[in-house]
Amino acid sequence: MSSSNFKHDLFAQFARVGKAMSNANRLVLLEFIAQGERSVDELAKVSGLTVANTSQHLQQLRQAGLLKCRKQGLKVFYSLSGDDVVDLLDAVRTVAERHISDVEQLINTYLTVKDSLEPIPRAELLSRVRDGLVTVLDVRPPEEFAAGHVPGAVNIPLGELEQRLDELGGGQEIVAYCRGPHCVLAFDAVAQLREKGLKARRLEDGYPEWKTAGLPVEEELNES
Amino acid sequence: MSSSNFKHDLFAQFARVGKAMSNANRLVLLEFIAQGERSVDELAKVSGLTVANTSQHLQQLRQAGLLKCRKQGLKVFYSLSGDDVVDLLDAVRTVAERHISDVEQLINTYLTVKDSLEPIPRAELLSRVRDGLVTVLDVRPPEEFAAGHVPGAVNIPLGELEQRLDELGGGQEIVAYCRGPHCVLAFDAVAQLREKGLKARRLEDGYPEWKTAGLPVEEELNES
DNA sequence: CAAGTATTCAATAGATTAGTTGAATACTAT
DNA sequence: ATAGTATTCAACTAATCTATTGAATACTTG
Repeated sequence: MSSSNFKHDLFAQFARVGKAMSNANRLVLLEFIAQGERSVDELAKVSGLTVANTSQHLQQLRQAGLLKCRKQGLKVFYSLSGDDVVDLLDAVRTVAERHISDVEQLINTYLTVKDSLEPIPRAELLSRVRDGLVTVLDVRPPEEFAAGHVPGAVNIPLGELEQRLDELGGGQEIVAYCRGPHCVLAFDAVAQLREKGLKARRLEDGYPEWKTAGLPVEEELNES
Repeated sequence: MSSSNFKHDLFAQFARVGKAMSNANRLVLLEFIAQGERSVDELAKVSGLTVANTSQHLQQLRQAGLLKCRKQGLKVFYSLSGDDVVDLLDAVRTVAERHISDVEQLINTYLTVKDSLEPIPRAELLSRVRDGLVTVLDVRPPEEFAAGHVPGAVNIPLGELEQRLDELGGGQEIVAYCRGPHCVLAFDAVAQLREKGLKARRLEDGYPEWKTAGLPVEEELNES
C-alpha cells in the first residue's frame, strides 16, 4: 500500500518537530531565541553549554524547521522560523502545565509564597498601565530590553534589583516579566520583591507572547 | 544556584511533552485517539503495532500528560487529556508543513494532481453546505461517523467509495474529510474521485478540529 | 598573507529509546 | 473455581541520542 507509506512518512516528518522539542537544553535555546535572533556564542554562554554542543542543537532545531539562520561576517545568527513556533512552544507549555502534576508541584515548591504564582493577564496589564496603577518591571538584560519591551516598562536586570529597589516607585503594585511564561527571572524577581514587602506579580506571559499577540511595543535605538 | 535547577527541571518537564511527540507511531496513535476514546486492542489493530508495544507507547503518552485512561471491565480506554492536546497536535503539524520542505514535497509527490492539495476552509464549507452547493463526504468508518460528524455529511468509508460513487449526487463539488488535517483517507478519497473525473477537494482540517472549533455537529444514536 | 575568531565537522563513549518476546496480572463469563 | 481475554510488566537487543573532544572550515583584520 502506497498510502500507508505516505502516512508513515508524513508522521515521521511531524515527529521531527517533536524530537526537536524533546530535549530540555534545546527548549532553553528556543526560549532565548524567541526574544530575537542570537548568535551561537551568545546562546552557548546563556545556556551554559559548550559552543560545539550548542551548534549541534541549533542545527537539529533548524533541520526540524523551528529555526532559520543568517550568516553575517564571522557570526551566525539564529532566529525562529516563524510565529507559529511561538505558538508551538506555548502549546507544549500549556499541556505540560495542565496535565503533568510534577510541573505544578515544581512551581509550588520553588515559589515560597503560593499566590505569587497567580499571573496577571496581558489585557488587564495594558489598561492598568494606562491608568498609572502599576509599575511594569522588565528584568531582562539591557540588550534585550533595548530590542523591544512593553511600553512604559522599567528595566532593571535581576542582578541589580536589590540595589535599585528605589526606582520602583512607592508601594505601587509591580508586575514583572521577562522572556517567556516560565522564564525564571520573573519568578526570581517576584520572590525578591515580596521578600522586601512589596506587592509584586508576574505577567501572564513573556515578551515574545506579548509581541506575537500584536500588543504595543516600545523600541529604543540608543540605549538609555 | 537554586534557580538554575528550577529552570532546568521545569524545561525537563516540558521536554517530556516533546519526547512524547517525537515518535511517528505515537503521533499516529494520538491522531486516532483524537477521534474519541479507544481501547488498546483497537489502537493496536489500526496502527499495525503489537499490543504490548501499543500499550507501552500509550503509557508514555499518558505520563507525558497527553492522554488519560479509564478502565471498564477488561478494557482500558484511552482518550486525550484535553482540547489543548488537539491544539498541540495542530501546532506541530503547522510548523512541519510550513517549515520542513520535505513535507510539502511528500504531499506533492503523493497527490498526482497538485491543486487537490488546496483544502477548503471550515467557515467556507459551512455556508456552502447550507446553500446546497457541495456534497460533504465523510470517509471514516461507520462507527466513527456515528459518534459524530459534520452536519449533512454522507458517510462512505474509503473501501466502498468505488462502488457507491452514485450516492454522491450529480457533478456537484465534493468535499472530503476524515480524521485530522493529514489523515490519508481524505487524500486517497480526493485522488480517487478526481480520477473518476469528479470535482473533489479536502476539508482544511479533520473532524476533531471541526468539533474543537465549536462548529455544529450531528450525532446518531442508532447507526443508519 | 598570517593570525585570530566563530562556527561546524567528525569520532567517540555512555545513556536512552524502540520493538520483540514471553510471562504476569486483572477482570469476565461459564 | 476455571478458562479465556485485555492489558501490562520485565528482560533483552539493536538503534539512536547526548555531550565531549579535537580538528577543520570560513571569515575578518592587521
